[in-house]
Amino acid sequence: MANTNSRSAPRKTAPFPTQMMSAALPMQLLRAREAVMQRFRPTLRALGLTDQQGRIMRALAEVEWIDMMELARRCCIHPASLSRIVPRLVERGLLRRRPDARDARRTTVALTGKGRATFWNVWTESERIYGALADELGASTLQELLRGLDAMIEILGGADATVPGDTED
Amino acid sequence: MANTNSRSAPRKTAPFPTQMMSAALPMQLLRAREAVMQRFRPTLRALGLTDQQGRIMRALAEVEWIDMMELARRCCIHPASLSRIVPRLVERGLLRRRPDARDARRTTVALTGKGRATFWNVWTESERIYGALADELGASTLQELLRGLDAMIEILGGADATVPGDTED
DNA sequence: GACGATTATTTAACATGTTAATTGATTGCC
DNA sequence: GGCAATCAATTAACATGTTAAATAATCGTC
Repeated sequence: MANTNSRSAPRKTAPFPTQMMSAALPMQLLRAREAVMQRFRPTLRALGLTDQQGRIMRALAEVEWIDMMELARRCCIHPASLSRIVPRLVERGLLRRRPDARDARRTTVALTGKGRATFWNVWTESERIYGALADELGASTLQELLRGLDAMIEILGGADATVPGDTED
Repeated sequence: MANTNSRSAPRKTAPFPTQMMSAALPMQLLRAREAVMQRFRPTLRALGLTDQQGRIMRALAEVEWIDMMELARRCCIHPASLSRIVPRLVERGLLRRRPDARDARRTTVALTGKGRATFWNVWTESERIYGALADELGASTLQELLRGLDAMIEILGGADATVPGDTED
């Protein structure tokens, strides 16, 4: 009974359809991601990492010495945000930096030994959690979902998600 | 050649498999949401609204006079964040507040006339954009994807996404 | 009907997202 | 070679996410 106008004439107070199609897709993507991340977050937090810091470590676990722009693309973090996050991780001894020899504008980043050790903990736990999650959802459902997402990203223009491979050097 | 160690022995410098399964799902959900939001954002920004402010307006366009907790659940925004955002929108004349008569702890919120007018602009544009988007993806692909997301949210525990209906009053 | 436990909202402190502007380096073209 | 346009990285200013703590009201129980 909180909604005082749910009696008869919704015309004046509620001029919008109760189901707005355009709301569903972004919202469900948000909810779905939240539901998944709730599983992974405790592991990250236990190691003192935020979601974003975890993405950065993961990206650097795959490829060493990439520049900030490439890193930003790979882990979906705005370059401006990276400029604040990376120095923090360097101070904590998880990352190290080094100027690019061929282009003095660029700075490249990599994990330290400590960084690799820390990420190893994240990673082993994450794979375990992902396995459990895949069991709950069912492998085929999961596969379908991932394919659907891939298709959507592809069609709507991955833009930065495309990841142009290497620095074409 | 930015990755100096891509020659022969990746053992010491890259102790992690290049494909980490646990990374794919959250990342693709993030990318997909970004891809979709890129379509809707210009409309919001043109009216001076952030993504979150848009979600709040939309939630309130469906149901009037809901309390902060319920609003937070419906638009997936942390109550602590709402406590900052809502007053801003009240100042801008888009929202109005009123204490709940039956529970003095609660504050309820609704759109103003100006708020409804503003959202009407967002909404008509959004539906148009969504239509175009559905065309690109194909109706069936979109349906499948939405069902997959629903299933995942359901199975992984929607938690707050469940939306317990009313304030059970 | 008083009291401890819970709940709704807010605030503070810090981390990140967003946008615009800045600085230094590189590129393309004359 | 010089210069305008572009680009990489950073910084500033503001909005939001996150966590913990504070406050006030309500509930459950006795």
